[in-house]
Amino acid sequence: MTVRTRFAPSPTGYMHIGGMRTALFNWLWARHNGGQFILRIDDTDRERNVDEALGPILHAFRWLGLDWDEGPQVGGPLGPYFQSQRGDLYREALDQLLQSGKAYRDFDPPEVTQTDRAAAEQEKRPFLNIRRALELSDAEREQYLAEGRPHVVRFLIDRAAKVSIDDHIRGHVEWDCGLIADPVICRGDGSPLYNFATVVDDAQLQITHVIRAEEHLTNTAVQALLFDALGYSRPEFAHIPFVAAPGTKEKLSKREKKLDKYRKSPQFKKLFDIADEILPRMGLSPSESLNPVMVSYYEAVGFLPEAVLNGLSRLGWSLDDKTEHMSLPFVTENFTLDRVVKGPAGLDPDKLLAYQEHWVGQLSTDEKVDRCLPFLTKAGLVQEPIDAAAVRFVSRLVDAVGERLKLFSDILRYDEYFVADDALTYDEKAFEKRLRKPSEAATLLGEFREHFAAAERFDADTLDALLHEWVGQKDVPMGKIIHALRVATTGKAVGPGMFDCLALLGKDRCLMRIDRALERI
RNA sequence: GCCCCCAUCGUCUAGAGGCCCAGGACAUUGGAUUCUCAGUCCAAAGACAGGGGUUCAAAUCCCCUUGGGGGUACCA
Repeated sequence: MTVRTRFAPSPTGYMHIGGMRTALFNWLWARHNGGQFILRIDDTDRERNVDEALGPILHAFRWLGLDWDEGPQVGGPLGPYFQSQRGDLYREALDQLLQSGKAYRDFDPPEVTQTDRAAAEQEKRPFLNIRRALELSDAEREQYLAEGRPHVVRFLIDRAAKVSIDDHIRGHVEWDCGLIADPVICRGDGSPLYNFATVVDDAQLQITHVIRAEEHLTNTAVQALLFDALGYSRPEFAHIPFVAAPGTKEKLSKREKKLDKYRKSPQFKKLFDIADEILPRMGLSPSESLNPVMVSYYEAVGFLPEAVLNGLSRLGWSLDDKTEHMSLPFVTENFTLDRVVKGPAGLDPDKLLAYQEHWVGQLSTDEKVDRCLPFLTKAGLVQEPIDAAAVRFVSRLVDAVGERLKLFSDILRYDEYFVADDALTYDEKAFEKRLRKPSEAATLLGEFREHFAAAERFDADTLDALLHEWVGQKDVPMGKIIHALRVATTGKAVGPGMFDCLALLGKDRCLMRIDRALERI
């Protein structure tokens, strides 16, 4: 039997990182077994513009390289793949249940059910429906129906029974049906409820493995019963732990109140700060609309799909006691459900950043340049169309920056190489410390400038030799001149190797910058 | 209230009765390298929630307690 898994997002306009992890595990299981992965859209809420709200979700899948065999944009033999277009399927299943007496029309208005519920609560016993509709005579029922009395359809639970599943991750889980209220499967307006629709869909789409977050575990009792009642064979279940907020065991949430909390949490703050710093420079609004709960954040800020995938894979799953860095093909090859962890896994920004460092390190200069360029153009540091000289320059910069480049947006930290020489801004503290305060700084820098101006070649090695030679002659400690030189030419106290920086700028720009700094002292 | 799930270093995890006075990774701290920063290398510190059993032997099995989480909707 071919393994078929699915992920069923509602078109909310963004892809949740926790949802992405669930989707990934489904994809992984399907691919590991040479099966199919299906995308089904839960768009029962018709208020929204589905196309618009689905875009970012599909984009997130594409960005990470997770393809789907059936679903939106690719179709498939068992479609449609939008719940809003599957009404006939639900109606058919509903009729079947009604006809066989496994479901019933409940004419009690919501207030009555609510009162019943409150009474049960009051008496500290589990709520069970009173099933007044079952007492109705056929004639009464006909009459209610004829007069169009509003009603819902409830699934009739056999209170004497027990249900159990053998979950791939949780093991054997059993429920006493005597404690389960009859769930509404069809609303007053005729639309199906999740628990019902998902069963019909999973059966019709021939899903073999339902892999979803553990918050659905309780729902599974009703769903398993529904599969049985409809005569479908049950899929296998795997309830994976949910992704928790950094440093907590709580489900990662997108709710605004929570986001404010995350923003202040020591572990999560780092990611929010990156967004606040980077996004405005590229003309994007900061963390309000783009935050680390959403997959698009990671793309926007310059993460590598490989890093996010690696991080997501290790969130609730591990291969063994030491393998940390894993590519998608490698994880696919080795992914099994029995190695999924049971407890909730907190998203760890530091670890994600560490994965990013690893995967960026695997890239060639050209590949890094390709990824950095969009950031530079969006920030207006490189003009479009990008010419060959610009590419060459960025390439040299990327080489000089080396392992300092972690996120691709980090390239924006080196804007001093792109601004005009007379527009360079200085780190004032560094300027003070390295140029103004040391009494000999101006003199030394001035003298070195002349030596420098005479240089015939201007590559890093030559400059290195030049400075060392000069320092030796003058008997000046290296530290006296090199920091002054750095602040004068780059405006900053830190950066790549000094000689790489100088070579990158070239002689003319260096001289201009030194002169400007000298005047400014 | 009731039902269900979960519980190893700060974090992600290894561990399916002896290989564990618990291993790895990230983070942290110290040292080395260096013109700064980043990096790299070396080192340190750091956990089986508690209590009972079972067993020659328990992080691992059972029970209880505690803690956390989820569900209990005409949400998904």
